[in-house]
Amino acid sequence: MTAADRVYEIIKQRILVGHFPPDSYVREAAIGREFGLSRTPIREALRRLVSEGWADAIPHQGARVVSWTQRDIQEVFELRALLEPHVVARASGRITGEQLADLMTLAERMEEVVYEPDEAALDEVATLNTRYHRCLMAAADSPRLQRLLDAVVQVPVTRRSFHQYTPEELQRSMQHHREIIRALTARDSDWAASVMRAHILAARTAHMRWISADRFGAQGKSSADATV
Amino acid sequence: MTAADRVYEIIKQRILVGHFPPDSYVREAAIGREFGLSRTPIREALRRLVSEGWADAIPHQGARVVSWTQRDIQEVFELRALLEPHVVARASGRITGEQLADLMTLAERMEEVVYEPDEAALDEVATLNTRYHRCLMAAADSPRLQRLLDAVVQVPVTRRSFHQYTPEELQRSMQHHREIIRALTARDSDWAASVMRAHILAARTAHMRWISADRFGAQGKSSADATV
DNA sequence: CCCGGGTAAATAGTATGCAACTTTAGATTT
DNA sequence: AAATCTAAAGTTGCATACTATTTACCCGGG
Repeated sequence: MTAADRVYEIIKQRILVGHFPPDSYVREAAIGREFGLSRTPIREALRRLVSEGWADAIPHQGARVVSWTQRDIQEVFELRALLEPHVVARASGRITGEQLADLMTLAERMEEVVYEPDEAALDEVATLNTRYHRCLMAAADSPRLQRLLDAVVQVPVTRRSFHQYTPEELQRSMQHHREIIRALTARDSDWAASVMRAHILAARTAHMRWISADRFGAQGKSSADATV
Repeated sequence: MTAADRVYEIIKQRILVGHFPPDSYVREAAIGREFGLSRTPIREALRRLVSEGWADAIPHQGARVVSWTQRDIQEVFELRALLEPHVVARASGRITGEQLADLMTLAERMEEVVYEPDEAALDEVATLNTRYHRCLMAAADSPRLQRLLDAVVQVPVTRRSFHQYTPEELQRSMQHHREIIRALTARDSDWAASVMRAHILAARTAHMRWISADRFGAQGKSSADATV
């Protein structure tokens, strides 16, 4: 693994975590000094982040971290609602018994920790949930589809979702996971796809409620382009 | 526009045209000598091409042009059949009268040249067709959806398609263009999406026939991973 | 006090040189 | 003769240095 690859991962994490806030610039020289590297590998990492949509490259000015508007998140959920049902539909004809068992394990572990009230538990649910979805992608066995979803989802959204779920929504989400496994076991692509679509649209509802209620209602900022 | 941007365009064109054949390596130093540039901007262009799926980066070895298998093309049509109907469905609620007029102009010009027997005419149809689809994308007004489709379609497929159409298929394709415009005028998203899906699936059929019949039938090469 | 121009500082874009890695060809050993 | 080790050539990965562009600040004029 090259230095540029490592720097890529680090900067990506920092953008995710908020260390590099939206609309801020990531300076090549500063990162280079920090890690004892020259600008060259940092530059390479930044260009990669730009091409994957984490930042915008402004000529002779640098890489500016993208700011997510409410509209962007609408788009993400809309595209996930389109793509992820397709994932499980493909998976229904290809998934192996082993993969089904893995999914079941993940679903059970999520249910074990989901009702613990602390935030760390919810973070673990988020991690398990990501693994669940990636397992489905693996079963779908379509590299391009994987690339597209990776390009779309970008996790800053997913990560926060669970923290806003009501207990009812959490329970429903866990139900969905089990139901999808059932549908896949039955090799019923329509069933699986329909549940997945419901799963995504439910997540969208929770997320939209979070945005409109908690964050921008009282700030007088136009919610149409409020950053999240 | 920087030197790296120009080099990016040039190498992309060369890959498209076949000047850099699949599985061959694009050497940084060679391109640099040719254009009187150092390896740095060439390197940047190559990494961009890699991240957009035109080549694979093999560490310490270079950028290898991707080879398209029949399975890859299946995937592309499958994803287009999913995404492009969504494009027109979105467009149906947003498209302006001006955009509808542009689409009609493009459809008419395609019909004018489509029956001329020479190959150059078919190339112009392909160009117009690309503009037609891009106009729909603009009307759909979803930057992320645009990014996804750009990542998927990559034109080497589309370009060759028309050359394999039978007269009947060409006529049907032109019909589709008109019917989509009609559906959009009527603001009927389901109608528009259905026609578009048919449009893509028809293209897939023609393309699959081309691959299985013309190119790999008599060569004893496994058609499952034959490069195109 | 505000506005425009010019200069300096900061930053990205590119060139060059060196280091590390991979591959290949040849020599050596079994 | 086959396999393995070795060395050399070629290529990428990274560091350093230079250039070009942009930006910010200061200064003078309105």
